[in-house]
Amino acid sequence: MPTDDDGALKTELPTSAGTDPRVVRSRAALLDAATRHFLEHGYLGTNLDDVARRAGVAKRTIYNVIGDKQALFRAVLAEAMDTAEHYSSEVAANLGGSTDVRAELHDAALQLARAVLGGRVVPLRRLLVAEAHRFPELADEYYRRAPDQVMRSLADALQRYDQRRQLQIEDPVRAGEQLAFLILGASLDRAMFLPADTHEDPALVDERARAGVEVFLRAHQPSEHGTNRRRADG
Amino acid sequence: MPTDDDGALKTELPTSAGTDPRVVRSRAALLDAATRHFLEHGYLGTNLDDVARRAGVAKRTIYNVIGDKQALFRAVLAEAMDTAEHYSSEVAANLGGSTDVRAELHDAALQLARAVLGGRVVPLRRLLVAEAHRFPELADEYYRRAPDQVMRSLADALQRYDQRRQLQIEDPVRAGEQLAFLILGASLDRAMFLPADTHEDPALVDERARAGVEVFLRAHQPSEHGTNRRRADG
DNA sequence: GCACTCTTGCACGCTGCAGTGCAATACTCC
DNA sequence: GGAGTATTGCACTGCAGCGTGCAAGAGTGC
Repeated sequence: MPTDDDGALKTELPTSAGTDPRVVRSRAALLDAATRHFLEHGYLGTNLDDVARRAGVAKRTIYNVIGDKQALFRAVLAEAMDTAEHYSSEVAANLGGSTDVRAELHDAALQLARAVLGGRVVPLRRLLVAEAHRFPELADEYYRRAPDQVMRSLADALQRYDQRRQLQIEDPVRAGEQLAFLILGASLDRAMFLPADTHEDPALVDERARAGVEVFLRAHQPSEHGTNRRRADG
Repeated sequence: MPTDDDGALKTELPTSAGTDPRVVRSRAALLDAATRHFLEHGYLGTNLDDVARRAGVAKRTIYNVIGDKQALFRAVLAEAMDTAEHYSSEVAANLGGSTDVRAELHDAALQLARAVLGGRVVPLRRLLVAEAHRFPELADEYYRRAPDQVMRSLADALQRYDQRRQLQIEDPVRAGEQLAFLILGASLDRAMFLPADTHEDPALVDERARAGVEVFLRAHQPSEHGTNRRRADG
């Protein structure tokens, strides 16, 4: 699995096919500025004159290079979702390698909590939730590519732990959901409602993540005598 | 604490002080229509001509009776928050009376999950999250009056269980958060991203709530020998 | 250096929408 | 039934913002 250190690179393969460097530059500056504006003010609250000014580009260039407001919005979100998916998939990479379940889950939990609460994930979620009625397919796509993917990765890892008798997991998918929300449910929900500059103490986010893992482990400790009283699915 | 059965009554004490029935009628029709529009289209996406038409009222009446667009928005949210707070406080009412912890928590969990996933809570949360930057004090107020209140009620109940040695709870506040998100974290998060008409199967929501309570109980079962290795508060 | 392409600046049309003014009308209360 | 008050309809102002047209200028690749 490729773990490239160069975090700055963007997936420009399809977009920069027309290789005139002026187009590439304009497009990059526009996406950057538009991302900021859309994340901060929403779709309707963003106006293209401001975006163009912030990008250091003529408004006309938006229409030359990208298209209308909807196209710009979709381009911004395509890029943001690629990034989100990339970080989400990294969570899976660190799971299942070690035999120390507790350590592994704690590492993953902290990584996850910091990624979600630290970067642009919260504004991105705000934006998608806000525009879910206007762009339902985008909200749906994000959900599948980011949170759902993380939960599926957790479910896979939990299933492996169960098979190795390291944890007792009846329903891995359900357990994956529960673990995810034990780790960052409260932190994330709170962050969605509070203004971006009122950042909660990161130490508290970490602590919630750790505590969530601990609760999960306590609930899924394998029974010492090997008599797993598993019931049929309810 | 007063537990009035008349769920239909609204707090009209300050608003219907000017008792002309025409004003009361207009106000009610306007709030109803405006609630629908704001919940569905957001603040900027709502236009007052439509609201007036839907309310069966002249646009001018909005300005006579309530004020400008911001005032209308605040009035809508004040009412919605009162309702949300009311339902939230009902969760507390059913906690702590019985000695059957499992039954009590299951009841509360189902009640909570159905209230949050069933009614207008999800659209309301969408709206508040979307406008958190424009009306930060409203998002904050909602968070305190609804989700935070529910979590505090759960924390109180859990602390009482702990004192009666029915559960082993080290940090009631943290445990309250965890229980809340075990019950409805996944259902709620999913609902926020999917369009309103794509309702998830209510049976699945119920099942998640039940499973969440079960996991919580397993993690907090009091140790059989009474040797509670409690550590000092962190 | 030259042909080619993209960007720029600016003006413009157009639409949607918040908010106002006013005179006619309907309602309410006594 | 009459005085007082709220509502109505409608026209109107003002403005923000999307999207376009065009001709001049700047950058690009060879």
